[in-house]
Amino acid sequence: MKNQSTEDYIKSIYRLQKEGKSVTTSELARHLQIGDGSVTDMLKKLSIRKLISYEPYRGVALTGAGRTLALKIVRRHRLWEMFLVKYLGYPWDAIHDEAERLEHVTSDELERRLDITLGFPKVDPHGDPIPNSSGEIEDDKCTALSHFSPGDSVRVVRVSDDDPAVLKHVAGIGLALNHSLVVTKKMEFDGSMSVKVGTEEHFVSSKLAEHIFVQQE
Amino acid sequence: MKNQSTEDYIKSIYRLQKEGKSVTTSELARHLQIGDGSVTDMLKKLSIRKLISYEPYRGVALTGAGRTLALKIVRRHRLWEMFLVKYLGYPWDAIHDEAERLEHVTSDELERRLDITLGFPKVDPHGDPIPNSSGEIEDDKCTALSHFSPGDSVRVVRVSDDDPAVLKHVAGIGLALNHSLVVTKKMEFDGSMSVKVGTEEHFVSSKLAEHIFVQQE
DNA sequence: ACATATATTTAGGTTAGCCAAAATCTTGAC
DNA sequence: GTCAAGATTTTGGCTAACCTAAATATATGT
Repeated sequence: MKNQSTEDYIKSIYRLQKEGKSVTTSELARHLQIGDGSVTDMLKKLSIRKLISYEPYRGVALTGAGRTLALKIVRRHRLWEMFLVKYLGYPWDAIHDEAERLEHVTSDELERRLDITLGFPKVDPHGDPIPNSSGEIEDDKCTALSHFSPGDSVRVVRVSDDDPAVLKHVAGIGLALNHSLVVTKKMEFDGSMSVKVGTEEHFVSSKLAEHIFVQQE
Repeated sequence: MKNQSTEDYIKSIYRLQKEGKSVTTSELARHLQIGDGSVTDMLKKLSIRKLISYEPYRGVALTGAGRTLALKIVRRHRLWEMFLVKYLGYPWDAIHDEAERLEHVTSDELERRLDITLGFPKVDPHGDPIPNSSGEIEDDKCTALSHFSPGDSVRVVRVSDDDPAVLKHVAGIGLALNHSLVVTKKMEFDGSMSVKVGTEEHFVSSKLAEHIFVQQE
C-alpha cells in the first residue's frame, strides 16, 4: 500500500528525531531494515510531498505536515494498543506488532470511536502519552530508574516498549504502571541495583534500569 | 500489499461462486472494479498458488485451499463487523468498509481473541453466518420476504449488506434482526407489500423485500 | 591540507498490480 | 457451417517500492 510505506517512514523519522538522534539516511535505513539507496529514493518523494525537508547529504526533518501525520499515526498506534489490552486481554508485551498493522487501516471515524470507547486515555499500556486529536502530545516528565539511588522511593510511569522481552521481564517481577518501588542497593561499578516491589526484592541490571521510567514519590 | 489483493480476489470469487453466478473473468473484473486484462494476470498467479483452478476461457473455481482462505477472510470480516457494532457503537450500515480494511491485517491470535471477547457469535450484525475457526459455515435457511403473502407472520433473520442505504432504511422503519413482522398487503402487479412492525405499518418495495430475509413463525 | 574511510546518492534492475489496446477465442444467429 | 459480436487473453507500458553495485560527496586523522 502507498500509505503503509509512507507512514512507516514518517513514524521512524519522528521517533529518531524525538530521541535526539540526527536523522540520517543510514540511521533510517537501519531502523526500517531497508537498503540505503531505497531510503534516499523515498526521502526525495516524501520531500516533494512536503512531509519532510530534505537536503541531500544533510539528513531530514519533519515539516509541520509531517509532524502532524506522525502524531496521527502514533495516536492510532497507542489507541489500538490500549484497546488490545483492555478489551482483548493481550499482555503488554504482545501488542506492538498488532497495533503496527492496525494503525495503517484506521479511519478518522474509527479513531474517534476507539478514543470514546476507551474513555479518552492519556497514555498507552506502556505509559507512553497518546497525542490528542489535535495532534498535541505531552512530553513525559519521568526519569530512567537508573538515575536513582538507594533509599529513593519511586513510582513506575513508563516502560520502554523497544523490546518485548523487557516488558515481559518487568511484568514477571511484579511491576506494572503506577506501581511503587524502593531502590535498596546500587552497585556503582556496573550501575545495577536492587529494588523492593511490595515485599519482594529484585535485581535490576543497569540495562533494565534504563528502560524503566519513574517519578520520585 | 500482496495479501490485500489476493484476499480481495479470493473473497470475490467466493461470493460470486456462492451466488451461483458463473465466475468469469469479466464478472470478477466488474466486481473488483479492475480491468479484464489485469484479472486474467492475477488469475494465472492465483492458479499457480493453487488457490483456484483456472482454465483459460472457462472461468475459475476455488480449490480447497482457496475456499479455506475465503472462509478465513469472511470470518475475520464478520467478527470485525460484530466488534464495530458491539464495542464501538457503529450503526450497521457503516461497518462494511471498515471491516473490509481490518480483515486484511488480522492475525490468527487477534482473530481468536476477537471471537472470545465477542462471545463466539454465530452471525454478524446483518445476520450473515460467521464461519467457525475450522472454516465451517452454516448455510442459512431463510427466505426473501418477497416470497411471502398477506397474513404471513415472519421473523427477520438476515438483511443483505450489499447496499448501506437498504440497511439504513430497514433500521429507519424500526426493523432489526430477530424482529417480527406481519405481511398485511401485497400488490401483485409490482410485488411491493405492506408490513406491520409492532403497531406501525410500512410500505416495502419489491426490491427491498428481496433484500430482507426471514423465517416463518 | 590530504588521503582515506564512511556516508550518501545514482544507476540499473526486479516484482506486484494495475491499464489500454491489439489479438484471439467462443458462441449464437442464420 | 460460417461469421460477427462479445468475452478473454496477450502485449507493451506504468508506478511504487524495493535491491545491489558503482559513483560521489563528506568527514576524519595526521
